[in-house]
Amino acid sequence: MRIATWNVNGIRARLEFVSHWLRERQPDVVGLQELKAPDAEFPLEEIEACGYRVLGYGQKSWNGVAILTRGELPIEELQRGLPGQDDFGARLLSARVGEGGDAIDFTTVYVPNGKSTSHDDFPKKLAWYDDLSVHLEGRLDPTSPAVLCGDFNVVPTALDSWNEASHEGHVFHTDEERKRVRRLLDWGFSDLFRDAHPDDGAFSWWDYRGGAFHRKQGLRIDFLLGTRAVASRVREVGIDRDWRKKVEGLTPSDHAPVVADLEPAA
DNA sequence: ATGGCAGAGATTCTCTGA
Repeated sequence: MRIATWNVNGIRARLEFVSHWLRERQPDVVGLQELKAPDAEFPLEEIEACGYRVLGYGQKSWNGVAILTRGELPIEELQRGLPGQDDFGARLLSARVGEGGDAIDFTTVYVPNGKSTSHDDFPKKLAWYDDLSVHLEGRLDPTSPAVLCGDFNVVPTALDSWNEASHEGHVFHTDEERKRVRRLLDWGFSDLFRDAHPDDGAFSWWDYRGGAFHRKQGLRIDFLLGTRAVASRVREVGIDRDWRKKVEGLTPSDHAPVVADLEPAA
């Protein structure tokens, strides 16, 4: 089973690009973030034509998340929105994907950006993280198969930033934010990419401006987290860096997909 | 210190992103 997460930066603007990727990479379960479209404007027929079922949670202009499953893989909504955090927009969606012993509790999130450490949104971002942990710890069991993926808007360690020295203590690079990611890991999630590649300074986001991608000026802020029942099945995990480049003249997202291949459940 | 790209949405600009 192939699982993936991708901040697409606008599902309508990225439709053709995303369709190419789905057809070429054929992931079985995908968490998408930053749809930037209300549910009625989601290009449902086009994504279904790529061979996917769609569970979407969007809103006007910003935010928005979705979970796609390939072919006949069942998908059933479990949670729409992070309880108590409605004011921050459509940023969390959970579904049970697969069936029987193969089912996975799959959650995708688009964590608030925070803007800067002095901005009002920064403490609100930390509170959003606290509510996320409270919610998941209440709903999930660390011994059962679960995935938490998405755009976490935090650089967990110095290795995940192109320039920790100049950004340390600034937004994405603070101890307060890193403590929130640590809580998720301490509860029972593993960072699938980092576990497989402990020393690889790889990124999942590059600024559109100033040729950041080609200058290798990026951040690793998009993660596939899995409980032990998922992490123990990982065969291969990587970042689809080539999909941050133009494809057939189409503009890419500023994020690359993160993809993991899992062995069949025992 | 600033802008640099890109998308969306209400009007040729603002806001947000990270």
